[in-house]
Amino acid sequence: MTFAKSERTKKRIIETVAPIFNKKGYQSTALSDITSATGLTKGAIYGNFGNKENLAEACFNHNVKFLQKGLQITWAANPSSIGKLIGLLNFYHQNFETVANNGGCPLMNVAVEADDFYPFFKEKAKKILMNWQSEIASVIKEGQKSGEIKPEVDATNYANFYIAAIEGGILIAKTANDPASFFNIIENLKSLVNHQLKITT
Amino acid sequence: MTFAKSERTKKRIIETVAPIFNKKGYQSTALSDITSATGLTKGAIYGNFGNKENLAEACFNHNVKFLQKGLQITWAANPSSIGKLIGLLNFYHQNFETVANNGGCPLMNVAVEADDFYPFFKEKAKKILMNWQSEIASVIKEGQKSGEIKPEVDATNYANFYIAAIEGGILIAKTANDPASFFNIIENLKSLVNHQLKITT
DNA sequence: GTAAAAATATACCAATCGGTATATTTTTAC
DNA sequence: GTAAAAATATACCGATTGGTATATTTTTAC
Repeated sequence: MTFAKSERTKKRIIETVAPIFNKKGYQSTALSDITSATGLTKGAIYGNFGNKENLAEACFNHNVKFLQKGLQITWAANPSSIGKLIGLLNFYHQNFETVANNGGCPLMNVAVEADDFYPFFKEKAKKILMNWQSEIASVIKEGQKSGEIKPEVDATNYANFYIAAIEGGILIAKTANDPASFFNIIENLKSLVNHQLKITT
Repeated sequence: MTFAKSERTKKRIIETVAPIFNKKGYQSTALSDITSATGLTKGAIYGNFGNKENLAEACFNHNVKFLQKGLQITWAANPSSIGKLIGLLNFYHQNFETVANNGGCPLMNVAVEADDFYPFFKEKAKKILMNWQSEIASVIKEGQKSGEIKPEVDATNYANFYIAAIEGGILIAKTANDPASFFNIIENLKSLVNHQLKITT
C-alpha cells in the first residue's frame, strides 16, 4: 500500500478547501486561507498539488461530483423519464441548504469568475454545463421515444430552460436570503414538466 | 462652473473601468488594471474616488443603470401589462450582445463574488434584485387589476421565475458561447406570458 | 531496528497588492 | 498675467501574494 498516506492527505485537503474555493472564488482564496484551514504549511500543500490551480481544479471536481452523483442516483431510482425529471427537481430541493452552505452552485461560481479572463476554468465549467444539458435532453428524448413526453417538445431547448431556471433560482435565493423563492421555482418547473411535457392519456 | 473638470474625469474613469470590473470582478481588478486602462496614475484615481471600493461601487451603479433604464423605457413605451412583460423580454433579447460583451449581468457577477464574503457588495446586489422583483410583480398585479392577467397567478412567485430564467439564460449562453440558447429561453418566457398569464377572451 | 524514501515544515524570494504623503502640473478666478 | 486652488504625477510604504529551495520529520519497506 505505497502512497496511502499521500492519498489520504490529499483527500482531506480537498474536503477542507473545496467549500472555501466555492465561497470565496479562486482569486480571493489565498494560500494563507488554505494553510490555516488545513493546519498544514505551504510545503505540504505544494508537495501534494504542485500549485494553486491544480488544487482549485481538484476542489472544483469534488464540488461538482456531489451534484453529478445526485443526478446519477436519481436516474437509477426512477425508471420513467417524467419520474427522472421530477426526481431531479426533488433532489435539488432537498439539497438546497447543503449546496447553499457550501457556497452555492460550483458551476455558476466558476463560470462567472472565469468567464472573461480565465480560459482554463471557463472550459472546465463549459464541459460540466454541456454534460448537464446532454443528460437532461437525453432523458426528454427517451421519454419521447417511449411515448411519455410530447413529441413536439424541443428536448435541447427545454433542457436549457430547465437548467436556467434552476441556476437563476439559486442566484435569487442566495442573494435575497430567501430559500422559499428557490422552492417556488422548483414547483413551477414541476408544473411545467407535468403539464407541458407529459402526455396525459 | 467649478468642479467641472473633476466631474468629467470621474465620468470618463467610470465608463472606462466599469466593463473591467464587470468582467474580472472586484478582487481580480487591480489598481494597475485601472491606471493602465485610463492612462491615469494612482494619484488621480484616489484623488477622484478615495479608494478602490468607492470606484467599484460607482462602476456597479453605472453598469446596472443601463438595464434599469431599459426597463423604465419599456414600461413607458407599453401601456398594457402584457405589453410591458413582452417588451422587456424584447429589450433583453436586443441587448444581449451588448451586455455579454460588457461582462454579463452585473447583478449576477457582483452577487456571486460578494455572496459569502463581502457583505457591502452583497447588500448592493440584494437591493437591485429586490427592486427588479418588485417592478415585475407590480406590473403583473396591475395587469390583474385591469383584467389582462389571470387573477390566480402569484405575482411575486412568477416574477421570480421570470428573473431566474433570464439570469440562468445569460449564464448558459455566456458559458456555452451560445447566444441562441438565451434567445430560446426568452421565447419560452414569451410563450409562458401569453399562455399562462394572459387572459384570452 | 534501521536505512531509504516520502511527506511536511521552515525560511526565504521577487512581484504585486492597495494605499498615501508629497511634489508637480494644470486649471480656475480675478 | 498672476495667485490660489484643484487635479494629477511621483515616489514611496508595509503587507501580502504565489512559489521554491532546503532542512526536518514521519512513514515505509525490509
